Amino acid sequence: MDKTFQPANIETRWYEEWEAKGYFAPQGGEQAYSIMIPPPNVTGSLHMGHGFQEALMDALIRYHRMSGFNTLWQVGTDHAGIATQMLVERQLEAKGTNRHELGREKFLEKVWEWKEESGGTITRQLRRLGSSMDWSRERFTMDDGLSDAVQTVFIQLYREGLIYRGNRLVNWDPALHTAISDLEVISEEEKGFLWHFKYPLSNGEGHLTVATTRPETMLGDTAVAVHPDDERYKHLLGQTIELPLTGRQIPIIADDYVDMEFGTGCVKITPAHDFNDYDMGKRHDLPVINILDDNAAINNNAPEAYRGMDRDDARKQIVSDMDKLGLLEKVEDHTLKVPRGDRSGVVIEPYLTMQWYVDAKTLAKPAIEAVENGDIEFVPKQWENTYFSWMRDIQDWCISRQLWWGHRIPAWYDDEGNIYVGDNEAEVRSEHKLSDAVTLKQDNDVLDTWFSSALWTFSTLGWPEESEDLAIFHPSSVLVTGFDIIFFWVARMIMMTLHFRKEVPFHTVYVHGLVRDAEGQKMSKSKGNVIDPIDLIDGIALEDLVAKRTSGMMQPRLASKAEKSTRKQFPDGIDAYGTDALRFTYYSLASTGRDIKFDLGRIEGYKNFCNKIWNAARYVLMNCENEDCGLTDANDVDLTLADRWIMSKLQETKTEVAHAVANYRFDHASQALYEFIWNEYCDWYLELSKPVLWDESASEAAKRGTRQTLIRVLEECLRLLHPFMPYITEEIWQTVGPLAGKSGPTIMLQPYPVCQEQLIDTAANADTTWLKNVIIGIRNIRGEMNIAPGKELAVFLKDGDAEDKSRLEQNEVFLKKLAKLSDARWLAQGEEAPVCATALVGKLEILVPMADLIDKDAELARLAKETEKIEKDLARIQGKLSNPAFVDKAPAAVVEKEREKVTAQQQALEKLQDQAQRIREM
RNA sequence: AGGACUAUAGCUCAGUUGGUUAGAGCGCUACCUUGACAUGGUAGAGGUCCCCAGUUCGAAUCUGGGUAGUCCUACCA
Repeated sequence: MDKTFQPANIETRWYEEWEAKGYFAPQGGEQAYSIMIPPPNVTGSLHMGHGFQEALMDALIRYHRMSGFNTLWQVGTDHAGIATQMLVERQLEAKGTNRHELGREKFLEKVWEWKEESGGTITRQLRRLGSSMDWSRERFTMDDGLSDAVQTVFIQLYREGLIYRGNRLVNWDPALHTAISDLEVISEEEKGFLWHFKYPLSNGEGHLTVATTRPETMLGDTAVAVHPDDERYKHLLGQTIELPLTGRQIPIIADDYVDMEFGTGCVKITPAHDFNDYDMGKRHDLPVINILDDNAAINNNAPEAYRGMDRDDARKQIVSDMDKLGLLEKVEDHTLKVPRGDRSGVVIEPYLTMQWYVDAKTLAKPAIEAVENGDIEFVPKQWENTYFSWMRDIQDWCISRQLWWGHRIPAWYDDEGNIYVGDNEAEVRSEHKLSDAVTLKQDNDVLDTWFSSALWTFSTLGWPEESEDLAIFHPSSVLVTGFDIIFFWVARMIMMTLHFRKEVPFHTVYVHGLVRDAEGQKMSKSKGNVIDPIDLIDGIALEDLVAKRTSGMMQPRLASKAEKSTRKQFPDGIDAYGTDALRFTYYSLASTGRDIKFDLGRIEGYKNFCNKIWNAARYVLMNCENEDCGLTDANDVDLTLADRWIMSKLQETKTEVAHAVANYRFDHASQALYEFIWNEYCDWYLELSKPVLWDESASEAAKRGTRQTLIRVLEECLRLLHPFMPYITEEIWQTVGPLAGKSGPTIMLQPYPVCQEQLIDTAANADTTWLKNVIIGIRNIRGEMNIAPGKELAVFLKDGDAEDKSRLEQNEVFLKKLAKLSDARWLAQGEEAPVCATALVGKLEILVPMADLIDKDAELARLAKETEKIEKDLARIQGKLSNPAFVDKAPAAVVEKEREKVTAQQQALEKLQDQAQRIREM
């Protein structure tokens, strides 16, 4: 074995072997356990957030696989309609062409080509992370099978009246030329202006002043509204306004939507370009005048002067024209929420178009009930509220997208505008008995990507066929996801699955936090602060990282900012930490919080942990290989206190890990393992094994016992750790497993350790605590008194009880070795010890003679520090006990405990004071 | 505007049903190349548990109010 752990040498090798041997496939077993991967964008790449999520799922999967479940991790990707189409369009643009020149069919070929070309990135990354998904079942949302599912669902929902077509205002992305759903619109505050326009009354008797943030929409105004109770304007109701620049006469109407307090209390109403105005328009039967085209330029419904102008130019022109007419009253600075497309980043227009909708309200009802009645449970629980609040006020879902990349809507239209929905044109014709003379045209649009991913849990398993996989693995066990897609995906999956399967898609939704950078910023490509998990595994030089982060950035200003912060945050680039360290870091950060700040210090620490494990294994192998480890009954085996204690601690650790995993507290699981392996097994047990193994006089049976314990505990630790650190555990287990009497080709398929109650040994725990405290007491004196670590000490023991005596007797070897003692002798009755430094363990006094190594002042200072601590504690406890209310009302056990503390602390205090006195008298 | 979450050591974070001497890792200080590991060992320093009030014998923990920050939903032209 190498002296240090070198992850790069082993990771790929093991992954290839696991995959080749088919270990990732379900292995049978009575109970099924399945997780459906949230499908990443097929042409994208994994970032730290994905890495985190995959690590969590893999831990669950490996844990349950080892625990004997019939375990399936369903893998796959989605086609990410808008994102992918945008990317390919950009590529075409670079070549000086576009999709319209290419035509639909050719364009789609290009997209498929791009998918083939870039699709490997994600799967490569998943493999590097050690994710044990069943690759033989990989699915893609645009596969034939999944496309069938999409089509079946669409047709059935249409026939049930749960999908309909409607002409309404949608969120229109003028750059991508498609409608998008409410969820794909991000509204953020931006600085803008509030323009105040005078709208003259038609009768020439003055004007009303309206305020607007979007002057260009005035061309589509069809009314001015005031509040019905507004005394200022009551007399004007029913009159009309002469809308400037258009010459149109529009009414003054009353509607209590208007806020009297805001601005002048008069609102211009543009039903075609504002959601609220649209509703108001319906209430008042106002005409709807659309003044924009698909590009959000002014169309022919507007006065000629503005036609063809881009919306921004039109805005400037209108403001200037109004000003010239003397109708611009004032302009104020104003911050407003600007809706932008989450993909394109351009300002979204409310725009009147014909689109397809899902009746979400109907589907939501059972989906709400499923969470209310506990069929689906969110972890942490509070996310259920987020889910409810959205579901109870859900809007119909616009599912058509004016794109080419996606599932084409299976609807045909004849020349009269009749709609025929069916599997294909031929079927539609025969079903509706349409003659060949009728021309049919298929809908040009495709479905929202989320429409297909909403079917993910069952479409991946073969639906609409009633496959055996469906019967076994559906509903899935748990969905692991971020809270940012509860609405996008989780809710829609629940709705669709309940409707089509009459069962839930998963029993539990485990909602994890979002990974942020060290400054708490959300990681995003546009900010240039993303980290590719592979770069943490393999490491990356600073210059490469800077290049990676700034390449392809649209705004040079942001690029230089990204470069600056990258250089500051990673002055030396990123070290190679290996997959296991990265994964363990993820687990340690997976608490219930919403934000996870990724700190390099943590991963560094866990890299060291890997090395610690590696070296512990080296030590164990050095001592156990080619030795009798007591695995057969042939020879007697004696177990020392240390052996019994570490086995007992191991059982406690198993319980802790199981409990933590059951509650999705991976931070607790990882901490329990770290704590046990480093602070108990390495720091204490390995040290305690040395006196036995290296002591000539120790019995063979005792040595066998120690070797047996060394190897067994290590082997169990490896299995316990495997779901979290797959590579290092497999590598070491290959040698350690057989030595511990285990056989099998891989640790992956070994049983996960469970607590063996009979090995919990409270007496051994107590004895070991005592032993540790004695050793720590002596070490403390060494440290504080600056006694060289190598110098052997002869100590005296005083005042102990029978238990102290027997404990010392049984553990003298351990004590001498770990505290570096040449001797430990009880003071005889009445025997005066020389002047000593003192450590207390309960009533037992440990005396380190000060002769010739003394620093009188140092010891006095040390005693003073101890004394002060105890005095403070004592004062606190005595205060409590002198309070009659406490003594009366607190449980007797609590009071008793406090009393015992007082006694113990008083005794300790006396001893320390005695000690100080003696030293002062020296 | 409504709602949620967060506030604990210099940093990143744990802290179960109220009773601990409030913990871990990193960082820091001192000492140590002892036969698994210097990616290490030993010892140590470091906290007004955001503030105020309340409940209680007892509050980091429960209640109310406040401050700061983050996020979600809705939206005022």
